[in-house]
Amino acid sequence: MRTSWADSVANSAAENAAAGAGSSANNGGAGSNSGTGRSAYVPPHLRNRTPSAAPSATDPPAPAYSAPAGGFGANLGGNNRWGGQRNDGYRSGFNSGGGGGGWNSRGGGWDRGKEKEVNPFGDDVDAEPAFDGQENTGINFDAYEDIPVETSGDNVPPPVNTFAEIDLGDALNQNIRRCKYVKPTPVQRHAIPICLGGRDLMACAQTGSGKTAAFCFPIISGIMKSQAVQRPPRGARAVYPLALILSPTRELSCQIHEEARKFSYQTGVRVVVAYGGAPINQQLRDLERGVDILVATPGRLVDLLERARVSLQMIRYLALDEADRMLDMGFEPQIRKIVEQMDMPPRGVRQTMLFSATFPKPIQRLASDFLSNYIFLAVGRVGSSTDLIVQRVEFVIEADKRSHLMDLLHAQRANGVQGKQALTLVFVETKKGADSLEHWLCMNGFPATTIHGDRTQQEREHALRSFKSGYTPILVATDVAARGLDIPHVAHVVNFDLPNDIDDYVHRIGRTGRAGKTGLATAFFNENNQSLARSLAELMQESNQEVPLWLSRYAARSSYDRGRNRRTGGGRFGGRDFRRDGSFNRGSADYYGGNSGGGGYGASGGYGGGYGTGAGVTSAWD
DNA sequence: AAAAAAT
Repeated sequence: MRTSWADSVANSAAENAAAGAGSSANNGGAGSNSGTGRSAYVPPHLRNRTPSAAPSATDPPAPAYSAPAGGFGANLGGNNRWGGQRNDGYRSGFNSGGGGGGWNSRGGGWDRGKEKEVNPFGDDVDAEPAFDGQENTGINFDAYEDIPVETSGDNVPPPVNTFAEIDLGDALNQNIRRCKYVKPTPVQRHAIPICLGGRDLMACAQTGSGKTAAFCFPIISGIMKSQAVQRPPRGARAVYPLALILSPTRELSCQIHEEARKFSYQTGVRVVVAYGGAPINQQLRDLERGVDILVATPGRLVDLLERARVSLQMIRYLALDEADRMLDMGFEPQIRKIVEQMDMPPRGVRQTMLFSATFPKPIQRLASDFLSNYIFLAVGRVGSSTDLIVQRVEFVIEADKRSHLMDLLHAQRANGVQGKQALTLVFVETKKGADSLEHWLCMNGFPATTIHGDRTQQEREHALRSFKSGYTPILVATDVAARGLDIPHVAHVVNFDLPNDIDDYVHRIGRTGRAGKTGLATAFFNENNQSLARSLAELMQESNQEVPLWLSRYAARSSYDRGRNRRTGGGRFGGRDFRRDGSFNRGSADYYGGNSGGGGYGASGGYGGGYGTGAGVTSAWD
């Protein structure tokens, strides 16, 4: 028992090395991108352009949004000006053909930010090597071609294979090199052209696969290339961001902000983060110094909007990270308020991008309110993430959980990797439970800390830092830490209390096994978790995990495993476009063959092995 | 029932 998982942790370094070597090899076979073949080929120089004439490589493209100076603000209220229905995948409103010369006009002559920009890379090197010569080799660098991709929607732009073939702009390209991104990940390959093409997008993809970059690059690039628009000088002290990125937790917003700042270094694009629990005055000062991209949690943003310190009039890009969470019961009203009831341009005028790993059909339906003629994109194979994660489920009654955890931790301590203790993330159900477990662990000599919503923001951030650094290699967390957080070196996720929703389980275990590394996830199951039995067993089975016989029995018995997980019941994880479901309103009966819509959405049966037996699991991705 | 998110 212990030895096997402990070994798997200990072996992970070696495996990772091997995996890395494997994935960098090029499988020469070109171009057979399953699932995207429907898109007509478009020559590179014609890709991702506005309908205005195709520019040559040296000819700057007409800025997609070259509104005449003052145009954005002056027209507020006059939605008809740019509200014209867009039915060709392009935004009718912003193509003021004659706009002229907006290209990179912000780059050199930009003079607003007078302070020296802090180098987020901590280096001073400006000269960077080219993309490993990739743009010249003519080799297909698609090392992911066996990853199933599903797209639906009209006129899906074809994927790209290298960053070099996308015209993101010099400054951004340089930052991409600094980040050591050699080639786009699968989700980037597909999502970036879609976003650059001005299309709305609903995307399912693993985190840790560059999801943040997939929406940040097009936003930054788009802002760089647009004419510097004049902010309306209007009343008060409102600021007018051009892009808004929302996420469900403060820590995730911070993380996105840090990433986005790296990407926009020396581009002239300014990124600001705003979230609760921190002094608002500093955030107000940050905003006043200028903001193009605002990263925020919903509550604080509503506050800023009500104080009229932020206006959404100029928003061209709206991105929701963890979009299914953002639209679930807890968040939906706030999101609707921000998106529909303030001054944000309507869908079809702004560009909207939704990203998540899991996308239950009912949430897709809700989400479609915010989208216009969108493309649905699912990248990855069922189990692609969890293949790297060894999942174990053990039957542990409540009274035994602590001593059982202690056993795991003892064994793990003996198995420290390279003198450093592997990080263990322990999920519990409640905030009180988190505190008391942390206390108990500390009393028993295990260096633990905790993160949950009852702690101050300072305490939360300190806990996260302490965990990341290895100073406190055990972190007890509620679901606040379940989504999106990228914490390197998490070797083991323990579901001390299982969640009620299989999607939450998927996100939780996805804190390990990231970026090609292996990980271990252990769950304590008992009779309180019967409602999860079925979906858990199915998820494990699809991820090629060993399902204990007793769990299968629970699964078979619990035919009432529908309530909470019902939404997942019909729908083959998040990886299916709900628009394929015949009349759009049947959440279940999503058998692989049974799609009547047909028409524009391509075959539904695709991807062979990937989409096994129906039912059950929403996603094997995170 | 719980967690998250404004003060």
